[in-house]
Amino acid sequence: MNKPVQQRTLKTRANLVEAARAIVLDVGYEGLRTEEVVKRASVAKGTFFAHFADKDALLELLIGEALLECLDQMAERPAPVTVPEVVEHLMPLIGLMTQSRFVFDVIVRHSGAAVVESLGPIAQSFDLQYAVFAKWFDPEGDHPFRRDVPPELLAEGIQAFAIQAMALMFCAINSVTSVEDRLTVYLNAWLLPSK
Amino acid sequence: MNKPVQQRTLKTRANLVEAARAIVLDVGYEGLRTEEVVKRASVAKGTFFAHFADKDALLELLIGEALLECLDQMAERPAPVTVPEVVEHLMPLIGLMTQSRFVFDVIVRHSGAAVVESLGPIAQSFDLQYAVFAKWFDPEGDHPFRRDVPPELLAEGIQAFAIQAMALMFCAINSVTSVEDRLTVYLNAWLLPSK
DNA sequence: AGCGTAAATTGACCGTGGTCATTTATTAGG
DNA sequence: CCTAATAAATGACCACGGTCAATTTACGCT
Repeated sequence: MNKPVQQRTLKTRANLVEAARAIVLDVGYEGLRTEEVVKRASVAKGTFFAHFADKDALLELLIGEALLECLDQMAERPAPVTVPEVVEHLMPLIGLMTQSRFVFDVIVRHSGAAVVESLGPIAQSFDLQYAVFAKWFDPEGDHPFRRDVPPELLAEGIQAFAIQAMALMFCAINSVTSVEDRLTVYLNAWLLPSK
Repeated sequence: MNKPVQQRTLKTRANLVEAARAIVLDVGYEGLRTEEVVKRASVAKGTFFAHFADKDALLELLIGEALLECLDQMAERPAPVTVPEVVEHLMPLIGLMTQSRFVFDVIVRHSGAAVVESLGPIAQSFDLQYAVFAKWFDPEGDHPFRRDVPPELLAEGIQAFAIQAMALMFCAINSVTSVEDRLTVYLNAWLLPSK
């Protein structure tokens, strides 16, 4: 088993992904059709499904890599030390996730890995988020946030409130308030409780 | 415009919904096929789509009415006065929402009303949830929960954390911890911060 | 080089959600 | 009652994701 995977396979897969990226640039994630992908990649329909379990798996790959890239940049910044700074740090990620209702739904669907082995790129990015956020609340660090619960729990709360704020953003009734404002209210209560 | 809607219409719609309910009992929400619905209701395919915008709208109706019923029972109980009691009060709702990944996804998709006029039954149930939860934290009431933020905000937090706990439940990696336990940790930190 | 085997690819085919021009039923007006 | 106008129902049809038996290609071995 020195060469279990052929060069050809890698090339075909790369073609498919590249074709898909081009299509997304044209018509967005929502307008992506598998038939168009295989046409541009010059392969048969069946080949697509030999490489991806389903269309969602391709979407996850494309969206996931955008999320991971965004998180890498986020991780490089110095930790925020006020709630507005936390919100500001989150905004690029939120912008990505809420670029459309369709994208948001894909992300939510894949945010938890359904299978233990090989978590997809979106689930990965949520793991990474968790790690990045948790670092902001290092008990040794110099920040004003609550210290009665572990940093990991604060990180989970941020994920929960961010999802909530984004979900409400797509809700016509509640869209009078901006995501930033809503999130600021949530995080003030979560990170700086005065009991 | 004394009679804008005919009797026939109501009957047809009722037939469709009844047929759908029967199918769900047989094969669950996930196994529901529009073709089977119209067959059992003895109408044409097109008629279905004259009554429901799409299949999702029917699913929303069916799942939404179950949620609303559950909330009605929840509203009748005396308010919980400890975090474990809060979790226990939430469990019937959580059980409904997590009966399957498919149902959970439908609910999340519809939890925010996309259009102002006529919010669907699932979005309605989220509004009702909000109201029911908020009542638990009445500033005049005798409860040990934090009072530094308005009850409505505490209610929103419960929604956010409940969704988070449920989403993680479907995630293989995290399913070692039960929803109750996870939610208890979240709500202790949210409702009883010791700063 | 030639051969056998396993991996990769193919494309006709299917299931199912959703559409729409046409047909049928209902109602209001004379 | 008949007729015109409107609402409802019909079903052939389409779009698109996904399948799979058959075919082609690549690779290790002698």
